[in-house]
Parts: sequence; structure tokens; C-alpha cells
Amino acid sequence: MSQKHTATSDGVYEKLKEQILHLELPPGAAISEIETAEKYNISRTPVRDAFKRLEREGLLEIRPHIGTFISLIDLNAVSDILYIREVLEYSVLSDLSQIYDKSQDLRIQLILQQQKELLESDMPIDELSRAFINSDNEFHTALFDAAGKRNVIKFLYSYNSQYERFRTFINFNGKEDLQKLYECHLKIWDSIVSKDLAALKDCINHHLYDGINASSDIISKTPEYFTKIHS
Amino acid sequence: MSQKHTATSDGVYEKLKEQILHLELPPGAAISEIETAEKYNISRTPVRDAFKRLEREGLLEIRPHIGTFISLIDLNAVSDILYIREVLEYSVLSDLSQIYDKSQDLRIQLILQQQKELLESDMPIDELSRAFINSDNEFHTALFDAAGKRNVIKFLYSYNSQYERFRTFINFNGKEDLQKLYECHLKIWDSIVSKDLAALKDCINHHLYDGINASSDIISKTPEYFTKIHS
DNA sequence: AGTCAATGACTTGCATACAAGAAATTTAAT
DNA sequence: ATTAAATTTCTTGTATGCAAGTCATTGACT
Repeated sequence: MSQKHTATSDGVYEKLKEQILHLELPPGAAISEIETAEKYNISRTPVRDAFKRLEREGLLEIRPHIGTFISLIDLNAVSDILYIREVLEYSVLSDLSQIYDKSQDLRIQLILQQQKELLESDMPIDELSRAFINSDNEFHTALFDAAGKRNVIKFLYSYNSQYERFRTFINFNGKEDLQKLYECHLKIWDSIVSKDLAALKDCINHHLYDGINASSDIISKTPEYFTKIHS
Repeated sequence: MSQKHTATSDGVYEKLKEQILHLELPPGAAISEIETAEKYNISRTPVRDAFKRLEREGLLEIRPHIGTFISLIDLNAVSDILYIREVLEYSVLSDLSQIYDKSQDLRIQLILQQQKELLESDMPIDELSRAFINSDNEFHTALFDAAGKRNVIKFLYSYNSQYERFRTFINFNGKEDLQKLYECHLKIWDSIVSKDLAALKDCINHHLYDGINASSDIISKTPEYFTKIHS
């Protein structure tokens, strides 16, 4: 499965995506095909492919004959994704609580233990954030997997680039948020095992929405990263 | 808003997509860049752009240095989409039943009336199918719209090409299926207006899954259109 | 100085030539 | 006849040149 085939195009796609999600390429910044091609010593063609792909994911905005720009963070889109995630996650996890058997406990416990250790470590905050977010994604993937709904979360991940970027933005804030996330994970798993659906619903709603509420002050510090809200 | 900008690429994309969804380009068939470019009197570049886009939607399979093929209908993917749709649709529509006010009734009634007239008309079956499916999509869009969740259904539609193709496949079967669909629509709207959530859930599940159950015999007539199921 | 048209420096869209890989076909040797 | 290597012919991937659109700058004219 080494799939050498479109190494150049895929490579620049992944590098760009990582830089955009980590905000190293900040929202609103201009980025040109030629410039990028020269940077990676390739031609415009694979760069164009990567650009188009990133545009479809909502991470780039290509304005023909004008330029290409890192898209602003669209809080409405983030809110939509959160709604979709909340609904699907509750449905899948309440299914899981019905069919749950002890054999899957190990994998979850392992991830939770890993997160605990992360929080106790003394990494620099931005490195910790990335590692914790990765582990968070692993946690949710493991849950969907256990429920036999692997494709559902793959589908969600294919659509939540905007949300990912938003998360890396707010998690730069502090370690307390990550601590809260971890505690939520414990509660979620508890309510699945104990089949407490009301508690589960409560957890999921808070888990996802907490960030967006607590962050309005952070957002106002770099308003140029965000699209205007006209709800 | 005339947006002339990428007319060539977008044009061939839409033409190809329509042909694929209508099964005029049958699953498994080979389709090459050069051949397509010559057919539309354009160069390979915009064709390639369209191909990549269709590949992302799961409608094409590009095998580098070998060829490009119309993807087979993946029943597992269809099933996944149906699950996602069912969960989201129930959530959105039960929200709608809470906030529903009479002012939105007109638009829905108009669409339902239109569907009734379609069924009473004497169009050829394949033309009727297309028209009815379009109207079906309008119906669901109007519902999501009324619930203030326009983006959620846009998101769903961006991901359900496989399902669309499957539907055009099974609806070639007969007019009775369309009649059933119409009756389901009536029931769905009734249960929203009367706030009968249990009936609503029942309708949605049946509405979406009915097709896939009733069609196993049709599928076996052209098994080469479908991927092998190894569940 | 102010106004407006021409120009030049960018951008991305499109066309085309070539490179590289895969598979069928041919050709030569046994 | 069989087998295997060479070749031919497909395919898509990549590089590059040109076309066309947008915007800022420049410069002539009033």
C-alpha cells in the first residue's frame, strides 16, 4: 500500500494543509501558485491540484486572476459543523451504550491514560495542544469504531477542517481548557458504560460548545482572522 | 453574479456529473482525459480538474498511468449516507415541529401539489423519475430551510452523490415507488404540523430505507454496477 | 493640481509537450 | 507451440508557455 503515485501533489497538499490548520499560514494571507511551486521546487500543476483541493475543503479562497488567500475562519460554518457533530455523535454513542461490551474498554482506557500523562507533562503549550488534539481525535474515532460506525466519523473528519483550525486557535489559550476536555472524556465514557443517556447528551453538548462560548474574548483580539457575523 | 470565471472546467464537471448520476455513463466504464477533452473541444487541463473533483465525490476512480473509471455503486457508502441523513433529518425536523408557524405552510403545500400533478401526468417513466427526484430534493430543502438549517442540508447534498445515483437506478423500476414517496411526504409534513415525533421518526426511517430493501432483486439484474459486499 | 487613459506587473485559467508507469502486443529464442 | 523479453501503445503526472483578467502605477492632457 505504499501508493507512490501522486507523491508531489499529495505532498504539497498535506504540507499546506498542516500549515493552514496550525495557523502558520494565517487566515487572510495571500499565497500564490508560483511562489509555492518555487518553494517546493516543483511546477505549478501539482500546486494547482493541491489548491483546488484545499478550496473544496474551505481552507483556501481562489479568486481567478486576482489571487489565492487563506480563507477566514467562518464561525457560522464552525457552528454548523458542531451541530452536525453533536447530533451524530449522540446518536452513535447512545447506540454504542446499548451494544457495548467490556472487550473495547482497553483501547479507550489506553487513550484516556495517554491524555492524563500529556496533561501532567511539561511540554510547551502549543506542542501540548497539538498532541492533545490528536489524542482527542483518536478518542472519538475509537468510540465511533467501537459502535461500528467508522465511516460516519471519517465523513465528519472530511468536513471539519474549519473546526480543526478554530480549535488550534482557541487552545493556544491555556492548559485549563485541555483539562476540561479530558474531564469531559471521562464523563462521556462513564455515561456510555453506565448507559446514562441523559448524562451523555449533556456531556456531548458541553464538550463541543464550551470552546466557542469561552472564546469570544480571544476572538476579539485577532478579529481579522474571522468572517463578519451577520446572523 | 454571472461568474464567468472557470466556465470551461465547471461546465465539463457538471455535464459529466449529470451523465454519471443518470447512469448514462455506467458504473465501471472507462473514461479518458483525452477522449473527454476532444469530445468537448477543450484541453486536458480543465478535464483533469473536473476528474479530480468527481473523484473526491466518489464518482470516479482515477488509477494513475492505468485509466479512469466510473466508480461502482458502493452500497455500504449508500447505507452510511442513509444513516447520517436519517439521524440529522429527524433531529432537524423535530426541531422544526417545535418552532413551526403557519407562514411556511404555503411553500411546502406548493411542492406537494406539484408532486401530485407529476404523478397524475403521463410523462415517460425516466423523465418522471428525474422530475420527481428533483421535487423530492426541493421538499427536503424547504423543510431544512424552514427549520433554519439550510447549511446542514447543503452539507448533506455535497456528500450524497452515491445515493443520488442509487436512487436514479432503483426508480427506473416503476411508478409505484414514486407514489409511495409522495405519500411519505404527506405523512412527514402531517407529523410535523401535529408535532407527532414518534410518527415522524417512523416516516423518516421508512422513507429513506424502503428503497434499499425493495431493490435487492433489481440489483441482481446488473450486479456489475455494484461493489461486492463483504460486511 | 486633477482627471483619465495607457501601461505594466501581477494573478489564475487553459493549452500543450514531455516524462513515467502499466499493460497488451509483438517478436525472437528455445 | 511455448515462453520470455522487447516494444508499442495506451494511460495519467508534471512542466511550461501563453491567454486573459485585475489592479496599481504611470504619464499625458486639461
